[in-house]
Parts: sequence; C-alpha cells; structure tokens
Amino acid sequence: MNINERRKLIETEVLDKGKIDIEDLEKMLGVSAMTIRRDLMHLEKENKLIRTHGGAVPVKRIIDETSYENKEKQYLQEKKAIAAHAATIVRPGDTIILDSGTTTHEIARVLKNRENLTVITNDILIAAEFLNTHVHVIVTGGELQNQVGAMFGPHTESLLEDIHVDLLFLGTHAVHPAAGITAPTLEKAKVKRLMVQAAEKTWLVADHSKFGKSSFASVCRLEALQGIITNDNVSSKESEAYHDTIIRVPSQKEGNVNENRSYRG
Amino acid sequence: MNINERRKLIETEVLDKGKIDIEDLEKMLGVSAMTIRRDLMHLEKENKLIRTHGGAVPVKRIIDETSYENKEKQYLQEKKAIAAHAATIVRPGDTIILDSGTTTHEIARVLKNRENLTVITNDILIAAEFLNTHVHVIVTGGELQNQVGAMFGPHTESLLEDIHVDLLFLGTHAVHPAAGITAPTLEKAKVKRLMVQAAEKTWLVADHSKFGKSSFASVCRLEALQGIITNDNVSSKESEAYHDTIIRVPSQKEGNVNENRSYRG
DNA sequence: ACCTTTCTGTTTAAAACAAACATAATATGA
DNA sequence: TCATATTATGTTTGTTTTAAACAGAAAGGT
Repeated sequence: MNINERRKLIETEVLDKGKIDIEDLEKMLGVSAMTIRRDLMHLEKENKLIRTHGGAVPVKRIIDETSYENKEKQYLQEKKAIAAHAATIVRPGDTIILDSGTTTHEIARVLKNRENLTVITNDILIAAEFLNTHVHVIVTGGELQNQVGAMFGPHTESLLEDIHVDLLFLGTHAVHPAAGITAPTLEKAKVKRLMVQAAEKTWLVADHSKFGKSSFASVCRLEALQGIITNDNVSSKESEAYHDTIIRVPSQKEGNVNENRSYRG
Repeated sequence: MNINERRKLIETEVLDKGKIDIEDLEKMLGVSAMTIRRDLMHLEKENKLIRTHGGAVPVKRIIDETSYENKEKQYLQEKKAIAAHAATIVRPGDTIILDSGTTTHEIARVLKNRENLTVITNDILIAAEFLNTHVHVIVTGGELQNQVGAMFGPHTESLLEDIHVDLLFLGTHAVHPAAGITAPTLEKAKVKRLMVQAAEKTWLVADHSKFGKSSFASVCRLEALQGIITNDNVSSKESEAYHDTIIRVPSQKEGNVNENRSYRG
C-alpha cells in the first residue's frame, strides 16, 4: 500500500466512522503514529478532514448528529454495500431519480465522482452531496420535512409528473410480499408513486430491517419493480416471496467495493 | 458575564471565525484555559462544536472551504450586520422569500430560532440551515448551480409564479442608480424578477461592494424596492442616488446585535 | 549504478489535556 | 438573613499528544 492509498483509506474511514483515533489507524494501517499524523496534516490542509486531539473528524457535516446521523449509522455497512452495487447499474449519460433516504444518500456518495450524469432528487442532503461535482442535479422542490431534509407535497408532485427518467432508486421503510411497498403517509406515498411512474426501471434499495413490514399508504406493487437490492441478511428462501430479481449483496467489511474513481465511459 | 453567556459567545465565535484557539478565547473572555476547555467539552457534548487540538471548529459544514466559504467570508461582518437588521423587519406569522446568496444566508442564520415563520428559498444551503428548526420551509426546486447551491430554471420559475408572500430579501451582485438591479444571466434575472413580483415588499440586501456596478440582465428598477439595507461604507451622499429608504447599518464588531433568542411574538 | 527526492520511524522537547483538589461564587431554603 | 449546598473556577500535577529534528529506508530519475 502506498501513501496515496493509505491517505484515501483514512479519508473514507473518517467519513464512514464519523471520527477516528490515531491509535486505531496506527494498528489498522501498520505505520507509526507520526506517519498517521503527517497524513492527517496533509488531509487537513486539503480540507478532507479536521484534526482533533488524537484523531480526526470529517469536514462535511450539515446535520445534528443526535437527530439524523445516528439513524444514518444504523446498518451503515449494509447500506454502503447496497449502494455500491446500485451504482454499478447506472450507465454514463443516464438520468436517474434518487428518492430521499439514507440508503439512497449512500448511492449519491458513490455517484458523486461521475461525469455525464443527471440526478433528480427530493432530498436536499442528497442534492448537497453533489455540490462542487460535475453531476447535473435537479431538485424537485416542495415542503421541507425539516427533520430529514426530504421534500414532499404538491410542488414536488407537479415536477415529477412532468419528467421521464431511465432509473429510479426507491427507498422505503416497509416492503411486504402481499402489501407491496408502503409509506407512513399518503403524501409520501404519492411522491414515491409518481417517481415509479416517471421511471423506466425502478430498483428498490432496502436493508433487511425493512422486510416483512407494511405501513398505511400504498406506493406500488412489487411487480412494478425491476428488482430489489438488499443485503445478505435476508435469506434466499425468504427473498423468493418478494421478487424474481432480488440481489443480495454481502455487507462489505473493508473498502473492497471501491467505486471511487470517476466514470468516463 | 455568566457561564451561559460565555458559552453562547464561544458558540457564535466559532461559527463566525470558522475555527478558534483556546488561547484566543482565554484572552478574549478573561478566564483560564481550563475553564475554556470545560466550556468546549460541554459545547461538544451538545453538538455545538467539535474540539480540535488547542481549539474548536463548527459542527455544521456542508461545503468545501476553498470554493465557497472564502467567498462567504468576504465582508462577513458587513453581511452579518445587514442580516441582523433585516431580521428585525420580519414579523411573527410572516411568509418570506430568501433569495440565494451569502447575505441572505446570514439572514437565515438569524431567523432560524424563530417560530411561526414560513421561508421560501431557491438556495439549498439556506434550506439546510433550517434543518431541525421550527421554521416552515418551502424549496423552489429547479436546476442546481452546483458551485453555490442555488436553483434556477423553469421549475424554479413556475413555483414562484404561483405564490404571494409578505416579504422578499433580495440579493444581488450589481446595483446601479440608472440600471437598477441587474444579474449576470437572463435565467437568474428571471427568477429574481418573479420573486419581486411575488412579494408584497422587497428589501434589497447588499454590502457596499455591490454598489455602482451593473450587469447584463435586468431584474427590476429601484422603484420596485421597499428599501435597501446596506452597510455604512456607502456614504450617505452616495446613497441618496439609489433610494429614499436606504438603511446603512454599522458593521458590528462584537456580538452586540444578538438576535439569537427565539421570537414568540 | 548513482544521486536525488520522498517517505518513514525514533528521539526529544514543548504543548495541550484532564484529573484532583482548593477556593470562590452562586443558589437554595429555613 | 444566615447557613448550607451546589455550581463554577483556578491551580497543580501527571499523562498524553504533538511536532521538530535527525537518520535511515524506499522510490524515482538519469
């Protein structure tokens, strides 16, 4: 492993974990504390992280840890694995919709280095993820649910009615063999439904915790999906009940599925 | 000064400066380093800041320092002073538009503790500022100018055509006695013009560096404005050429214009 | 092969940190 | 109001982290 690989690892590690200790990095990377420290100095100068006493934290943080990031960290490995696979489906030149949510947010993190890509989203945190990139972003607009940064309501709906896209990555809190995909409010269900209608192909992205649940407002039936991308905690037997095309990705432990280079297809 | 005042000061200081040293705070507040350190521990536990080695940095940061924040820091004191005054115009129950821009972003920072307020904006960074607050936010949507986080284009325009609000705080890069308010592209000018049309009263917020300049696309004439809020580097003689109602606020040095409490009028 | 540059680890001194105790300020309640 | 409890602050102390400086190792170029 060369110096750049190591520094890239530190960079992704601090983003994943939210904070890191020099001691941990020392063990993890097998180099001396001084070297880590020099790496951190370098990365701090490049605004990739902020050094703390004995470690570092990420630069980009828009949200209150307590309200959002904890939730985001649940099943983070799973979400990242799902996101990494989802990103491989996206082709150069595509126009895609990224639904609001933490799993789709992870997809955004993977796609941000792409060029020749248009993203439509109703999540300001996802939109913000693409700041200072070459990705073309269209924000739906609408009423901001200001706990999570998602937008819903008539304005959101009217934009979605006017568009047609190649791909949709749909998030959900509940998917059930009989009930299909459901949402907690009619408003949210309506927006998700319009997204499905606007897209050529819809992929559901959901970690195993969402399976077997159902909520009040119906979004669509499972037949409307192109497939489901989930993690391997969902047993293969269980998954048969859901869809012909269910992709069960293994939760990545280390940064093996590294799609961090730009895609110049 | 009691402990809470001091901690509040530290909090605003770290937000203003972007980072602070314990040594500086020690001199500034006249207490020992240990006390500062205890304050920082406390504020870190409340997610108000992140401690570094020898100081602290803000928690909320969404953007790359190099591309945006430097620009934002230009005339920051002036912008803050203008913003503090602008906020006093906003009444409980108002619905307002905050145009994209750094000065209007400062207004958002002042208003975020309000309740009973609706904000419409075409700037995702301003929208993000209101996350986890009680302010009701409507995002215009549209194409994201991904260097600055502003949205423009047909979608933005169509929302603005449908609304009517009490107040607009309009930002600009150029204001001129004869040319009025101008913008660098037709698209931007169109959005700003629609904002003016949607608002009962329009206040222009602009620091002195914007005066006497003009750009290509016309937004509106100066007569369309309710008034101009600027800083006192614009001479009173000079300002007469612009508008009857021009408010020249002194650039605040310390946190004297402190409108950080919530407004429960 | 040689030289140069970059990278890394070790040593060491300085700086920051935090625990513990003592003192001062503030609050609370009879 | 006074006594008492609580909270806040400063100082001392030992520990940890930092960073400068040097030396050796690795990588790159001619």
